Amino acid sequence: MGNGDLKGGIITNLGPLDLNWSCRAYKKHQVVFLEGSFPRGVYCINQGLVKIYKRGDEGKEQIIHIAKAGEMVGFRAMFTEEPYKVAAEALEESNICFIGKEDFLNLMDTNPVLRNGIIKELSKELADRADFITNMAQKSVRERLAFTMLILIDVFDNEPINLSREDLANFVGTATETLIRLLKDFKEEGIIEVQTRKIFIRDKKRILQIAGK
Amino acid sequence: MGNGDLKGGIITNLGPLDLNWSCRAYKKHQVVFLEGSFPRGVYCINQGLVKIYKRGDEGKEQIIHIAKAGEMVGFRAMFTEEPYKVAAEALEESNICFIGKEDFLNLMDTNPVLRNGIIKELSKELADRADFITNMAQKSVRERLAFTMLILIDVFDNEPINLSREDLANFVGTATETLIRLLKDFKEEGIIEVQTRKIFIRDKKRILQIAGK
DNA sequence: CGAGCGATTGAAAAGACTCAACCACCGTGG
DNA sequence: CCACGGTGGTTGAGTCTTTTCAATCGCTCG
Repeated sequence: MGNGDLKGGIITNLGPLDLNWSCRAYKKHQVVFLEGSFPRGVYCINQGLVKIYKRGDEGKEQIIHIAKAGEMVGFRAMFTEEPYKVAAEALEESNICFIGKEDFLNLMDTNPVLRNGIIKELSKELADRADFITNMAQKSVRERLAFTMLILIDVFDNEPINLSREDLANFVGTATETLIRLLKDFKEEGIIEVQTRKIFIRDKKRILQIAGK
Repeated sequence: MGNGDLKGGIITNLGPLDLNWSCRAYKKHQVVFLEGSFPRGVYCINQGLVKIYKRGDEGKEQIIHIAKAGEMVGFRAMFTEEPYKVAAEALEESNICFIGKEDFLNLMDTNPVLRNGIIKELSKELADRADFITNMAQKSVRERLAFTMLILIDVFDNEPINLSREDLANFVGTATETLIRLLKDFKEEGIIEVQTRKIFIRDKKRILQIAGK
């Protein structure tokens, strides 16, 4: 659990930030913030993976995004002054830094580079989500699985995909059983290889094809 | 087609903006901007309705949002410096004002109220889209139709909903035929009344129920 | 008044979900 | 070291929703 006093600053996708922060370790499945709670600051992922998700009316999770090292999470609700509409939970051992709301908003006001970076980031995500919505609405589960795998290839940085079947299903937006059946198809088609829960990509070109990219 | 010289300023959801603009009329189905083109500024809807949509791989439209008077559209891509990822088209006779990129970005830099309003707006929309994604992924078409109607009640400001069946289907994310069948169900259940293409809401409480709110 | 497009209906097929059972791996405690 | 229990993963069967395709209807605009 470190603490910085403006020396050097915290490292993010938007460059190093010059402010106070504190870091701590999160265990797998540990909650970063809950849907409905009020934001007290932003979180920057130092190391690890964090799923951002929402619960549907029947309690089923829908994973909206998986954030990796360098990404900041939890700042959107801070701007709206409303409680979190999504939750965040560590998918593996992670190290995450916290920056207080005041500090962050102050820096936003005085640092145009950070500010523009944030605006750009928000805009990019909006475009991504329009894409996501269109996929959800129009594609078959098979196609969505391929699409999701492309995202995960990036998230896991070309390492094997390592998620529970349930998380994977909740990202694709389907039932766990359906997901498993499709994974089997992919396996039989030589697109992936599976070792217990780890998924190795063998034919990315084919995945691109199926995803319709 | 008016032209303003800083007198009074243009009126938006974020308050009046003090800058140069030019307005013009758009006919039904007229394009405001196309997916893939480069943003040259922002559009503010003076009067009318504009659908924001995206085409899926098979060319089917997915409506992401319907913007009404007072809303600004087309500024997200401006921040990312990438081409539009969505398209905008007038759903009815509309009057829309245009503000050049330079002017707008300059004002953003010097006007913290506008800037914070934009950031807040972007954040709100992100939350909305997380909701949208979850609905698409987890709800039945019937539930999604109810959810969509709630949005449209607001868009049409409690006037009857006046959209083509196809647009409605493309907003709900379903086939036109399925949508029509569900409208029939709603009609038989006394939830709505239909006059050619116009839909009158008769039992909003029930719609809320079905949407699961 | 006719053409044409949007709206509607029907029937069949496909896709996905649910439920129930079973399996396999993992860590625990005896 | 092994049996045990539990969780997560997998399979099968049946059902339901939704889509697709084809055909018909009926406004509305020239």
